[in-house]
Amino acid sequence: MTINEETVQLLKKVAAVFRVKEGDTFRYKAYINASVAIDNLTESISEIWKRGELNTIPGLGENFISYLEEYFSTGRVKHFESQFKKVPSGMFPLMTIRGIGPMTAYKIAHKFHLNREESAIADLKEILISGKLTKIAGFKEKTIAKIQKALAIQSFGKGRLPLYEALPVAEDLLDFLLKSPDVTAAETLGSLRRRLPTVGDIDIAFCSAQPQKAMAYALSYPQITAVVSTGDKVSHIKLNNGLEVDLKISAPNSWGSLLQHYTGSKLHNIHLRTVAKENGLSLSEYGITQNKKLNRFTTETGLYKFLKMSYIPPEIRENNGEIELAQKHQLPKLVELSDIKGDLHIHSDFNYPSSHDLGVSPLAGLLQSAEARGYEYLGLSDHNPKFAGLTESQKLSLIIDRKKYLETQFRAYEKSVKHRTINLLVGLEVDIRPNGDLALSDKILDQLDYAIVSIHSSFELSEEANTQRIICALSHPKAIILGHPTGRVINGRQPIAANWDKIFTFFAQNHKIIEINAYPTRLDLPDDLIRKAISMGVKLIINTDSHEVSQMANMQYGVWNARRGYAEKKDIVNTLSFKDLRVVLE
DNA sequence: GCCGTTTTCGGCCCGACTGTTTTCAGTCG
Repeated sequence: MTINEETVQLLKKVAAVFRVKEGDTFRYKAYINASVAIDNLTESISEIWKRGELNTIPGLGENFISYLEEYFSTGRVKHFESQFKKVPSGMFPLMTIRGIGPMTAYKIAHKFHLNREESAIADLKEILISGKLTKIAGFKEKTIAKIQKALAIQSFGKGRLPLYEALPVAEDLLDFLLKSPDVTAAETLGSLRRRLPTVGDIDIAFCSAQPQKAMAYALSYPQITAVVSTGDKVSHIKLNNGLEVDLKISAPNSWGSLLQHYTGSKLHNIHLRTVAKENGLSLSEYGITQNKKLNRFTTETGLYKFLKMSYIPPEIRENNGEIELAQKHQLPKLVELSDIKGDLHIHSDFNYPSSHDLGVSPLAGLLQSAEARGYEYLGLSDHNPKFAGLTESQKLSLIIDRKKYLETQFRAYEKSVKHRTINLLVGLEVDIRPNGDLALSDKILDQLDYAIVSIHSSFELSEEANTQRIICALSHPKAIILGHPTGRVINGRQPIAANWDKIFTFFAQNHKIIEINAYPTRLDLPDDLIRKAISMGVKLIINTDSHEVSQMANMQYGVWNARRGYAEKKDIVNTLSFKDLRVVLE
C-alpha cells in the first residue's frame, strides 16, 4: 500500500468513528473530503509534507496538517488512536462492502463483538449463515439479502482500470449509440471524461428527445451480456469483457447539466454548488434554481456562464483552484492535440545489440504516420547500445551505422513522396547510470542531434541520490531531455524518490526539458508535477515512446495528461516549428 | 473537521435510491 492509500484509509476510519460515536456528519464529511483530496493526488503526500506544502491541498486545514505531521514523523496519531478505542475495529473492513456504511458496519461489529480487522469479513459471512443478523433491530430480509449479494460481488476484488483499457471500450459503445437517429449526443463521464490515468468505472451519458426508444436501442448493444438494472434515466449493464457500465440518459434541454453533474469531480461539484449557494442559487443535475425557477442548460458552457465563470475543461475539474481561476476568467488555454508538431521519442527498427527493447516499424511507416498527423518533424531515439560486452569503438561504429541506415531510408522515403513536409532528427535514448553518468561517451554523443536521458535501473535509490543523479546526467551539454522522469508504471511501479523542486530549479536555469511520456502505462510526468514544473518555468515535451507505428496515436494520452497539469501550448516545446525546435535542442 | 469580499462563528452540495418506515436514515455518486 502506498503512503497515500494508507493515509486515505486512516482518515476514512477516523471519519467513521466521528459519524457513529458523535453523530457529527460535518466532521465526518471534513475527514472524507480530506481523504478524497489525498486520494486524488498523484504525488506522494509525504513528499508534499516534506516540502511544507500540505496547506496547498484544499480541505487540509491547521488540524489535519498537524495530524499528518505527527503521522509521517512518528508513524502514529495519538488523537486518532484515542478515537479508535471507542469502536470495535472489526467495523472498518465491513465498510468496504458496497451498501455498508459507517452506521451499518458499527451496528454489526458492536452486536457481534467483531474486534479484529483481519477476520471481520469472514466473521460476517459466518453470522450470515447462522441467520443471527436478524437480531439487530431494523435488519430484515431485504437488508440481509443486499449484504449477501454485495459480499458475493466483493470477492471479485476489482481495482481501478487503466484509462487505455477503459477508453476503447467506452468509445466503441459511444460509436454504437451515435448510430441511432434518436441519439443526438453521447459522452463519457466521471474520471474517464476527466482522463485520469486510471478510472473507477465506466459511465456513459447520451442525449435524446425520445428517451425510451433511445434506451431500448442502447440495450440492444451487441456486447451486452447482462442488463443488471434498467430505468427511465439510468441503466446498468454488463459487457462480455466483464466490465460494467452505467448508462445515463438526458433530454436535450438539460444535457449540459447532466454532463457537468456526472463528470465531477465530487470535490469540484461540492465547491461549485457552494459558490452557487452563496449567490442564492441551487445547483443540481437538472439545472440551476433561482427564485424557485429552474434554469436548464443544453451546454456546460452555458451552465458555467450562468455562474459567471469561464468554461472549465473536464481535465482540470479537480477542485485545485480551477473554480477561482474561472471566476476571474484567468484559466489557462490548455494545449491541444492539434498544437503538436512532432514526436521525438520513437524507436526505429534498426537491429543492433541494444540495452533495452528495439522498435519494430520501418522508418517509412513512421514518417508516413507523422505526416498524416500533420507533424513537421520526427525524432528517432533508440536505446543506447548495451553497456557491457562492447568496446568503445564497437559502440561508435554501431551508432554511425544506425545513422547511415536511417538517413538512407529517409532519402528513399523522400523520393517516394511528392512533397516531403516531415523533417528527421537522429537522437538516442541514453541510460542514466546509478552514479549519474551517461551510458555513452562524449565522442559518441557528438554524433547525435539530441539525447533523451532516462533512468532504466536502480529505481530504489534515495531521494538525494536520485536528485543528484538526474542533475548530474542533465549537466551534460548533449543531454537535453529527461525521459519518463519518475519511472512510474500505472498499477505497476511507484515513482522514484526525488527532490523535484531542486530538479525543476536546475532545469529552468539550464534550459533543460522534461518529458511527458504519453505511453499509456506511464503518463509520466504525473499531472501535479507537470503543474509544478510549469509554475517554476520549466519547458516540457510530449513524446509517445513508440516502439511500433500504431503507438504514435498515444500522443493524445500525453496531451490529456499535460492538460490535467494545466499545460499551455507555450509550455510544450514540440508545439514549436522545426526551425524554433532546433534552437531549443542546441 | 474546513472555511471566509456577510471572516474567527456558524454555516457546511444535491438528489436518487433503498429499506424501513408513518416522515426518515443510511448510502452512494
